[in-house]
Amino acid sequence: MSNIAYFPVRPSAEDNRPGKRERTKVANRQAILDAARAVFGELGYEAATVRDIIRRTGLASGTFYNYYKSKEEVFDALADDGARRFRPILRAESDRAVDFESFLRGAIRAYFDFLAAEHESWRINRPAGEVFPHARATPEIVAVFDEVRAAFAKVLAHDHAPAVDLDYFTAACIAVAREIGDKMLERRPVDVDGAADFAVRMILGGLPALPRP
Amino acid sequence: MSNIAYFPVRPSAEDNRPGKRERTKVANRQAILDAARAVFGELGYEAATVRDIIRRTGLASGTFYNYYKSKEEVFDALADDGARRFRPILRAESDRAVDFESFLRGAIRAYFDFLAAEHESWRINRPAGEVFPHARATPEIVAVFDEVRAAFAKVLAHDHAPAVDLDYFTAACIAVAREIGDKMLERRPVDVDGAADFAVRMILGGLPALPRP
DNA sequence: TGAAATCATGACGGGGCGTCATCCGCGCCT
DNA sequence: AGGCGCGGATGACGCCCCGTCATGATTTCA
Repeated sequence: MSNIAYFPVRPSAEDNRPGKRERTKVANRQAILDAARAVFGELGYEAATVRDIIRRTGLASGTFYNYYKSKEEVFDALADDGARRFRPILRAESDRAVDFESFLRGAIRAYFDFLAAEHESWRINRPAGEVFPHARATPEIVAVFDEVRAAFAKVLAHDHAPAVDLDYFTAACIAVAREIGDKMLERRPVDVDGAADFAVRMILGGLPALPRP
Repeated sequence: MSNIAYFPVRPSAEDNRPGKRERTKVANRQAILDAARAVFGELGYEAATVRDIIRRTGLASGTFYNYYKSKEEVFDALADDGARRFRPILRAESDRAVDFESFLRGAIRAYFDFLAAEHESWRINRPAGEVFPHARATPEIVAVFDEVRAAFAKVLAHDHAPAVDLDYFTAACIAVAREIGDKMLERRPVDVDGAADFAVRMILGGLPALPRP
């Protein structure tokens, strides 16, 4: 049995979980992410300190740096995580959509629902005037933008709609969605339907008026 | 002549400039602002350090803190300065405008011109992915937003346009202007006319489609 | 079981932060 | 003119955060 790959003996015979090294690694990474989310939520990004995050995990300072290089990097990981969870939702809307209107309505609705759901875990006690997750251009967030543009292109072509400046148009749509989404979260009660309706109508009305390059 | 207010003798008899104390005060404040602009331009906001700014002024560290409490506060002062310079331009557009379209076109054109002009003094060598002046809600910037909303209200009423959700609408318009403005600056050559046309048409088209509360 | 790989640990040097006791020179009075 | 008082410039200081690295503990694997 010398040429057979070796696996360590585990308490249970069928236990083929990864080894302990691997498990503590993911546990640590997760602990850091959780601590960071809590700290950013309580102190805000600017005020938060790598040490604050480290203290909350109970790990040694050196350990933190085995996983992330800086506060910025943890934050990006958190933002990336959000974008990664949103991406399949957006993809589903793109696949289902047959025309621009249905796609736009579905995507914005999905985004606002997502925002409202995430709201609780982020807006806790956050200092005013701060810039947050959406603002950074992490790889995963860039991917979401690209996907939106691609979906726009696909769906507009399907509609036989005249060409527009896709970069400007995508940027403008995302800007509207972000801003209306933010304002929506500040109102009580939070009215996802109303906000989505507003954003969709504004974009839908604007589209046919756009200059044709 | 005992009850006559005393003024120190100046080299020239008609020299009624403020005293040296006052002059060095404004000079220091200005020096800090200039140094900060340069440092933020070179290093970006995140990487910049209060010490970097101090070093560039040649002042002592304690002196800096006689004028501003933190890096954030200098930055806000810079942002406020921009907003303060833009405000009269916006005001002029508002006064001149007779309907929504003319106001919107004038205001966006003015904003984009302003952006392009400021571009040089800000974008120098700035690290990618950073959030900048527009993002912070300084008093003067908030005032600009309020002014935009007020102008919208005035001009829409003048048009006998049906009521809209002014907060959402203002926010959406500013978001579009910001985003298109940003994208405009990234293109070569910078095409203010094209960008302004795009933004204006998009908003103008969207307006009549909006839900009426 | 023992050697090697892996990784958590926390002390450390470096440096930025904001303060404060000190001192200087301008403004003001006689 | 001469001197005094005070606004404000100064920079050393103590504090804390930063990122690193030599060390040691634990896991992996033959």
